[in-house]
Amino acid sequence: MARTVKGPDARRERWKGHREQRRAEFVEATIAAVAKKGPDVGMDDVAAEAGVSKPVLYRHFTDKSDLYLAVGQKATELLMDRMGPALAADGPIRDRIERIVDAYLSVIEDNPNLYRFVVKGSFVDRPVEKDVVQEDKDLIATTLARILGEYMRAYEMDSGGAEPWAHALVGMVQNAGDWWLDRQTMSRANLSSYLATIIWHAIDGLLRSAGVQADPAMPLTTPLRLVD
Amino acid sequence: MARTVKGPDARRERWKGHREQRRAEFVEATIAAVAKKGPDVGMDDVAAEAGVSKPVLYRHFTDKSDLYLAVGQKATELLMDRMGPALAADGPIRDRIERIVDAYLSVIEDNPNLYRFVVKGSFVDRPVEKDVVQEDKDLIATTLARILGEYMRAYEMDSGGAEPWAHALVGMVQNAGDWWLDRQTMSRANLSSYLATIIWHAIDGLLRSAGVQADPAMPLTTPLRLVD
DNA sequence: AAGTAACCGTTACCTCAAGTAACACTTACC
DNA sequence: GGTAAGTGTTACTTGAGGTAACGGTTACTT
Repeated sequence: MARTVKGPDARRERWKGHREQRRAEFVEATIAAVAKKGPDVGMDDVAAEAGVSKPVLYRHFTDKSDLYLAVGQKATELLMDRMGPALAADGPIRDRIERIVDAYLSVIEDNPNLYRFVVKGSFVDRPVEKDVVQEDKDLIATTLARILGEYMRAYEMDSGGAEPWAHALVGMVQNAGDWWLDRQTMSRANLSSYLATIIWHAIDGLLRSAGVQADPAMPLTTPLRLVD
Repeated sequence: MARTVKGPDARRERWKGHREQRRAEFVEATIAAVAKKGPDVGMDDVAAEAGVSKPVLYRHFTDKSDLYLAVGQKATELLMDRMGPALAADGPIRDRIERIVDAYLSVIEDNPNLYRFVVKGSFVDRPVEKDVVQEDKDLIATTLARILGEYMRAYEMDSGGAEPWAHALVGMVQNAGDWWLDRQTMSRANLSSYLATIIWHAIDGLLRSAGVQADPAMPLTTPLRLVD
């Protein structure tokens, strides 16, 4: 018997953490470069910003769209870190709505350049196969649909329309957010409250038309998680 | 006095109409090429589709983004041709809402490829200075803000929030439309009615909270035009 | 101690699509 | 007949994404 069981060469494992850290580093460099030189930076710019030459970049990212995707995932992280708790939080429905909306607005307020960069997506030339923005929206919409469905069922209504509802809500908040981000003519708190009011009224109206008298302070017992 | 007043050389005027027609022709070719080869066609493809070589294309469009813009304007035209009447139409508010929503949905239903091409905007590499989609959305939102403002004033309410409202509505309908366009799980009429119900309830709720008893059948007298 | 698998990094190149130069032909106004 | 607009072509330049080929460093393996 020649050798013991072929354990994986430790040299292969040694860098596992390092590689990830390096990728994160380049993602940060991209964000910084975008902040400096606008959204149409090139790979050379990013490499320069990271203090490195292009081929190094390509050791860590297969191509431009891979880098874009990584930036998108970073942004998703920032978003979900705040949206998650807001979506999962229990409590009176009217408060939940406002908290969710405000969580979203706070993220784009704190990272306007990153937000625009990711959403515009003009960094990648060819259409990218994995649409980060769409995925995020879908994830949030799915979660919302569950909340809405549960709420409707709590009042013994048909919850069938929860899905279009959820997508409508997502688009509504996003577009209002875009508008607000460009010309900041009102405070974030004001807009959150305003949007929450609209949303609550729409829900309330649906319930009324189903013959239910809703209570904006009614708490829902089941907390919801963001992902299955 | 050597000669009469220097009339413009007729040779310069002779082509005026022709040039426009030619541009339109290339716009159509672009749309056709996109339908055939997907959204990431090149200028060569477009030229080939038009049965012509690249430099000819560049005699009519300064660059790729100019062509994209022209396609966008064509799409705007299609959109406004249906949205305009719907926005301008007089009548009970609930019906107006549904008609506006349905007008929008009918356009994207009839031209899904064109719609996606223009909205995605991956045809242009560098970010284009004039954002057709944003302009359309702003135009519609502005018009909506006027309708809402007028409606609110009719009930003697403060019409200050009409603008965020309008942008929220635009985003709502667009995103719900996108969702519907991808997985067509319900009829257009159903979705229109559904969205209109949501919107109406939201408006109604606002009015209620202002102590007004609204009537969904109340007509507004002033018809509104799309542009100033 | 020697070998090697992973990384570090560079300069110089390839490729492909956008956009241009240069050239030749056609039409109809002057 | 001259000329200002258009018709069109092939062959080129340019710029950014992406790669080849080279050499150095670290630390695990034998």
